[in-house]
Amino acid sequence: MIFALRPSARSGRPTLWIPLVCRIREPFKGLWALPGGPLTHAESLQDAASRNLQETTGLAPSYLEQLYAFGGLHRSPTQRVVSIVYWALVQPTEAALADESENVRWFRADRLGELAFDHNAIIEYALWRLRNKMAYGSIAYHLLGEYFTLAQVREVYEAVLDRELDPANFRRQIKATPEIEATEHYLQGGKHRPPRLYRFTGRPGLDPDNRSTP
Amino acid sequence: MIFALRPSARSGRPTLWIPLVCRIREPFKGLWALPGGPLTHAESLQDAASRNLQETTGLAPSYLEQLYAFGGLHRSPTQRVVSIVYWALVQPTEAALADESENVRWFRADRLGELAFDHNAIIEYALWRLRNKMAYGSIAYHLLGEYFTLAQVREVYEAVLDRELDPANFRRQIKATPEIEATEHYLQGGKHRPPRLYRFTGRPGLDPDNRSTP
DNA sequence: TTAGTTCTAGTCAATTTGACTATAACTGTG
DNA sequence: CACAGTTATAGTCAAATTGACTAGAACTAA
Repeated sequence: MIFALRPSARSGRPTLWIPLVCRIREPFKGLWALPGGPLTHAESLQDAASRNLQETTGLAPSYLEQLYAFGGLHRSPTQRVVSIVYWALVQPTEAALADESENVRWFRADRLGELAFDHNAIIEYALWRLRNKMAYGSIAYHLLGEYFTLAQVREVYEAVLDRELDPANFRRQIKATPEIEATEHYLQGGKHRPPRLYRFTGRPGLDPDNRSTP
Repeated sequence: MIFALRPSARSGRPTLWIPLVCRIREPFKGLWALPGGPLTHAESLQDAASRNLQETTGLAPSYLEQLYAFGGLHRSPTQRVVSIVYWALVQPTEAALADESENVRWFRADRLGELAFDHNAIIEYALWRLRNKMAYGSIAYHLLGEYFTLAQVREVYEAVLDRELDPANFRRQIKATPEIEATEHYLQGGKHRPPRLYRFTGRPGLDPDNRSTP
């Protein structure tokens, strides 16, 4: 499952969106579902997640991590299925390149209807994990491009945590983390003082699959 | 994989131990390995983990949570294996009941030799997760019995985090968490002032499988 | 030039943390 | 039975962090 930021239709502020695919066969024909597919013999779990993502949505995420293995008995009405779910964060430039068609469409993460299988529960869990990681670790930057303003980082936090944060205090905290590097560039074009651009220099994940030196 | 506290041979302080089983057939015949077994059609992942644990070690842990799904291509030399690993914490009373035989033995978690498959890496990751959870959540209590002193909780933290903590400051922090309830009982028998016994009233997990109301 | 906007640095009190001191309450020993 | 030895427990105090807020800086649009 994939998270990306897109501007809200109303306020224009960034909000969380996820791409879903429409099921073209039973069970749950016609309902929307998370993209996915089988694991083949010659690929690792992470590779399989990447490949299935690429094939169904055309996305190549900058951040990919295992979410959870779901193996309840009645996840599918027809057969026993065990799904090892991965979740990804994609940057806006990548998200814009995603295929969108009759069968692939983006939805706001907080406004989903009834999905196929147990996918509503999976997404709810992924959102919970995302909020947790956001509160502690340095994960927000994978939803942004290489250069970003501190206000953009704050908007990511506000979108995910769903509450407003004090701009001045937030920038003090973010600037205290050593992985954020100030550049000499400024973002022009706003109708106000141009904000400085920053850059994330940290490493991505803490999975056993791609674990950085702690 | 199972964690339990046992007194260290030298200092007598509690340390982390895990039970391993000796492989009786190839591959890795004669090496020690994590207990495990197949997933059958009629049981959930969690049930399968419980059952395999019961069958190999006789343990019924009070805390069981999914760790990670390992699916690298070369985990086993003979065939492709995907392992959905669970980890458990058992209380001292339970751990004492565990079967110990020629083929099942307890080892100190920080003093393991070379294990079968990628099990060294799995244990290292589990230890990392345990330390992380310890620092934040309320997980230490599942390694203790129903009643415990605050000094015992501190010893658990010290064993897992591998550093000493100030007794007075530690008790201030622990007492600030609402899930710890003071009882009217005291632990007799030490050669010093008898400490008050406490009790953990919180809920265990935050998995999607057994998620409590946040 | 001025109003409107956001960026950015700072102040200050409230809260939390880390290091430390002092007293309480038991056991075992001379 | 006094006393040393030990851990439990409460409390103090400065340092560090957090939350709420103020104010000037630097741009755009009119």
